[in-house]
Amino acid sequence: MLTVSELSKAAQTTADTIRHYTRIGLLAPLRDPGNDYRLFSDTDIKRVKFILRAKGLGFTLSDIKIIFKHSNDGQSPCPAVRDIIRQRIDENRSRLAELNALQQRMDNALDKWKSMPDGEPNGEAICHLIESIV
Amino acid sequence: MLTVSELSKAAQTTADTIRHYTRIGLLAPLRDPGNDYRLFSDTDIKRVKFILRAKGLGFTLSDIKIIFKHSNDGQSPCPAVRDIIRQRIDENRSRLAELNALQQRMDNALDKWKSMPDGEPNGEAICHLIESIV
DNA sequence: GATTGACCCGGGTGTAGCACCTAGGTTTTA
DNA sequence: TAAAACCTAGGTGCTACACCCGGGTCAATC
Repeated sequence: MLTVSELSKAAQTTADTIRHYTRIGLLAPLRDPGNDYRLFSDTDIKRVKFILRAKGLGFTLSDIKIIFKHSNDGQSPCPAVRDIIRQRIDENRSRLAELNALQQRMDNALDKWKSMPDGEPNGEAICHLIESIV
Repeated sequence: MLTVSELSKAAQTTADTIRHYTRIGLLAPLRDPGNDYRLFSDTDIKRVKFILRAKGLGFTLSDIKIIFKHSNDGQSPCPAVRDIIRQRIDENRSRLAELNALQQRMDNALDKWKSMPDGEPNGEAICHLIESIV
């Protein structure tokens, strides 16, 4: 049986992360009756490593919860996994588009501001740099 | 004087957003002594529009709070504005790099999985698709 | 005058994924 | 045996709101 920090080392993450996964139900350790410490099994090392790998592929923690549920219910999670990653890919594409657009706006602004002096407070404008952007 | 919803319409946002900005101190409306309703001035329309514009340039609400503070203290916020946007640009660049890398990993995974069958639960693996990714 | 519908209030919760904090228990070392 | 080092638990904080609740307010209609 492993304590929080032992598991965190075995799975290459932090103790806080282990506690977090336990709180949201991704891990369900036993408890030491004496001091209420969480007690993890060796399979929990696999589970945590699985979680970290899935996260690295863009799955959210609630996605992973669903995957675990399928798996616990004796169903193959693979069809769900394929579905979910397609969604995450779409979302990520949108997010990337947004952030690229933002990047452009920021770059444009900074460039435009190069030729503009700092404004002095005059009660009219809050910051004429920002207000100069459409 | 404007109520919450009147201001939200005038500045093209929602009443909840107005209340939020008030709660965090970005707006400081007067209060109707009779019913405690928030009472906004015409300048508040400008302030909200400013907030929305600044947000669109990547400034966070606390950045904007700082900008307002400079402005209220009779200092030009422009130097701070230039500094902050450079930070935000750097952060966004990192974020974009991360998301692009994620996108690649997701695309690669989905592609690899095309040639793999769904696994049946066997107590060994949780999902062999995910576990097949390095 | 009463009802109706639109508005307002404060305060609370939920979102993602932890990081950080505090108060206290345990183990190791000198 | 006492201090140092390390561990635990639960709670709070972060971003920018959206949504909900129970209840008060306001203007117009019947």
